[in-house]
Amino acid sequence: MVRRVPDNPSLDGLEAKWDAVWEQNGTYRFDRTKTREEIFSIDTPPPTVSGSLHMGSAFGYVQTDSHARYRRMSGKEVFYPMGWDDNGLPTERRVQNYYGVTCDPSLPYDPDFQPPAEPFDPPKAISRQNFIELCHILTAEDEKQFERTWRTLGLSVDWRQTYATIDDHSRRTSQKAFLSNLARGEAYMQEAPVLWDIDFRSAVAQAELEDRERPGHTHRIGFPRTDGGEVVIETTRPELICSCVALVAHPDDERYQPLFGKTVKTPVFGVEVPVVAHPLADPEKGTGIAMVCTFGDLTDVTWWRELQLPTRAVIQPDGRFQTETPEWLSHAADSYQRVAGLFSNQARRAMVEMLAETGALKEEPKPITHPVKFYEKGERPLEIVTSRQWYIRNGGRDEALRRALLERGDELHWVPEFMSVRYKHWVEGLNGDWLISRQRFFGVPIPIWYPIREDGTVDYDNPILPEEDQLPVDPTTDVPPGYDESQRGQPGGFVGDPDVMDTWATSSLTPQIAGHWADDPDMWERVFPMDIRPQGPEIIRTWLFSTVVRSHYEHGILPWHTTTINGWILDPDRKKMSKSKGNVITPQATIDEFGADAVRYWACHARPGVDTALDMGVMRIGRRLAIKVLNASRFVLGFADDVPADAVSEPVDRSMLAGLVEVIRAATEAFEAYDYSRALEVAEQAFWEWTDDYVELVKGRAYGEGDAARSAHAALQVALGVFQRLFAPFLPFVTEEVWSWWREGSVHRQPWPSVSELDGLTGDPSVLQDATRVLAEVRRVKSEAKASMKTDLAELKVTADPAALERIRSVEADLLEATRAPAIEYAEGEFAVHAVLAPQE
RNA sequence: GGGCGUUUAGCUCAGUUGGCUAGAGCGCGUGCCUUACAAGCACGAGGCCGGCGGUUCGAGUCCGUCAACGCCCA
Repeated sequence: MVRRVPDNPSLDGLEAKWDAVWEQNGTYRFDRTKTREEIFSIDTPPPTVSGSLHMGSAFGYVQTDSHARYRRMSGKEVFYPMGWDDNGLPTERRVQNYYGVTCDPSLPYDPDFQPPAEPFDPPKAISRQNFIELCHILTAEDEKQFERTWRTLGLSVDWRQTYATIDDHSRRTSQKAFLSNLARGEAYMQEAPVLWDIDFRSAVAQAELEDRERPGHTHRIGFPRTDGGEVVIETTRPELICSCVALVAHPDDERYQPLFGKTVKTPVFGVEVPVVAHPLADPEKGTGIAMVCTFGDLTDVTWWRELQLPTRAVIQPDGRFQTETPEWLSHAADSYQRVAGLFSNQARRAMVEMLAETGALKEEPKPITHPVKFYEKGERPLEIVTSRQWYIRNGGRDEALRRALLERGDELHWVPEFMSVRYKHWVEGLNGDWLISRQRFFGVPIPIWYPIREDGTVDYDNPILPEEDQLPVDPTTDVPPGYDESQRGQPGGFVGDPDVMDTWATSSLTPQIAGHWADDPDMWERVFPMDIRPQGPEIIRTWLFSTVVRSHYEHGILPWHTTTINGWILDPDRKKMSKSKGNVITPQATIDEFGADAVRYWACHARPGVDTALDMGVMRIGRRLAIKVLNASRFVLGFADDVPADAVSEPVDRSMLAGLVEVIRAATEAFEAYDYSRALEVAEQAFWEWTDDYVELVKGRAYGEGDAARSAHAALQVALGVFQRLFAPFLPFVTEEVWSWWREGSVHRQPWPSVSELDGLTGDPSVLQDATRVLAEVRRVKSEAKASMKTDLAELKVTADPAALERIRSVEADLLEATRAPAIEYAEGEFAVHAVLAPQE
């Protein structure tokens, strides 16, 4: 083809130019006719689209993209879909703030409702259906923005293969998998105490918990014994005395052994409760004896369950103490009414007053700091509320299953290896099944209805299931098979489950969603199990683990062969980036400043799995590398049109290509081990040496004519073609640009450089190394004399062993030209170069 | 309290199974308009490889221990 080399090559505008071409040519489109063996499939994390991307997101995705591009060039058909995680609480919150609305499920749907231009102030209550519509509108906008950024970054995604975790296909897949779990008994419903966020009014799973240090007080409180005397307990939650069902001490604790089987009365309320023994009671803690309440913490739940204690809960889902006096306190209604309707912290103050009045408070409360459980997105401490919830078994209550899932973790290939311990520790530490129901609005509905008995009560034991071809369903608006809408909520009719699933209950199915498990068995067979799952370290316990669980159940195998875990991104001061600190830097701003290739260079410069600081210096280096690729390409392609590779005849040219063989070998080996950063480093170092030493050495000859010049031209072209492809996974824009100057088709669909393509073109690698040593010495002499590099030499003498002298002789003409020496004098001996500058005029 | 990771030049980081005087880039210094590139090129200075102890002929690399920083868990 005719070469088109611009006079002033530039990086500006390459992102937009090539993104459009790639889109038009379908460069990254997935060919689904390929077989499983020919395909490399990637289970990409769907980023949360509520809000804006930050550099941490770009970091991991670019690293993955370099893998994708390498595999594509290595001859694999790459299945590289992209999803958006838009269901769940983050979106709800964003919609509430963005439009100034709140969701009230009791309101009727308003078909004429329009999203406001300005947020409502004060917030307007809208129906669940209207709220969900707003969620869809806003996430669609966010998703467009995200796709734009990913395209600008050059992710080689097939943009026809996108999905959103709330779309019809994802909901169908998620509901189908849930029903499948239900049919096999892996999903179940249970009425049980759960951790509960009183602001979100929703149950919270173990994976969403976090401990926060909070100030509190310990209170010493006397419980009168029914046979006389008093027992003193210590508690941080005296307000729960009204819910006290027992006192508990360790079975071996001699102080309390005489009390076991006897009873005490709760202070203020005078409710008689037993003193019981349980090994979880810590003799070292407080007075060694504790009150059991329903429910103050998870240990209470354990005691309640294992000791079969009664339930006397007063905290409502809104966090307030119930207003009517519970029946077990009917004799002390006046006292209870002093805490009725209050939140825990208010009730605590009221209760302490009452305890002080009755003398049950044995000493002044002592201030302490202690860990308190919070929902990770919540603002007030979690309460424990009994409610009906759906669970998926995850080994937290079943040793055999736990072991099976631990074995899955061992089976998985982890990159880097040390990340596997995070999985192991999480699975070992599970203390209950996976709670998947959430009392929220924007999520995948639990696809279940319940019959209503003739007496108006709900029959939870005989759920009504949808037909598979009915999916996806919303039980609050859709009607179950065999019923009609008029029967909703009526005796003899039905009621829909109002809950939605945890976002992970859908995100755990990304292989099934992207691979079309639910509706396209042919596609599914070609991509599953997937080759890699790239992701961040912070979601091993959630996303990675739950995906393993679902695949273990549904398919009996791992969902992928390998997982690559990227490092954590820190701001330039090595602090965690967060919106609250105001130190978030967006990818778009960085791309605008340095160019996408430079940002990609930075991301791929970081070692796999290693925490990395945002470093503009590294981006500048990446930009310089990209510019160097432009200029070197311009130089090489400035010579004669294509010269056949077999024109390479000069020993130094063959020597250079021999060195390149080792570069290809090392880069390929690194990529095969998922070490993109090593592959980049190897190529980068070789490239700079190539331009600084080899190119400078042969430049003079290349400007000439004849066979020697043709040898240089051929060698330069072969090497340039190799370097352009070696850099393609990292610098997709500039490599595509320079490839287009002299080659047809996309560089990203070219074969990855192979050692065999240089067969017959290589020579002794030492020739170039020896010549470079001579050249370096001459440069040093000129530099030390503060002379220009084009200063003539009066004399150049090289001392070396006979074999090296022979090699240097073979490149003598190039050396004379590059050093500007009149002649080279050779002598045998220890390697040395003696150069004398010509007198300056 | 437990686990994982990190600690090498002023800064950001390489250093693969233990093996010659420990490397790169940035920054710094001295020079060079050299016809691909001054957004460049050449040359140079700069390091008890976090501390201590051990294994070894030999340790940045392996073992133990301590410390600092980061992350995760309780």
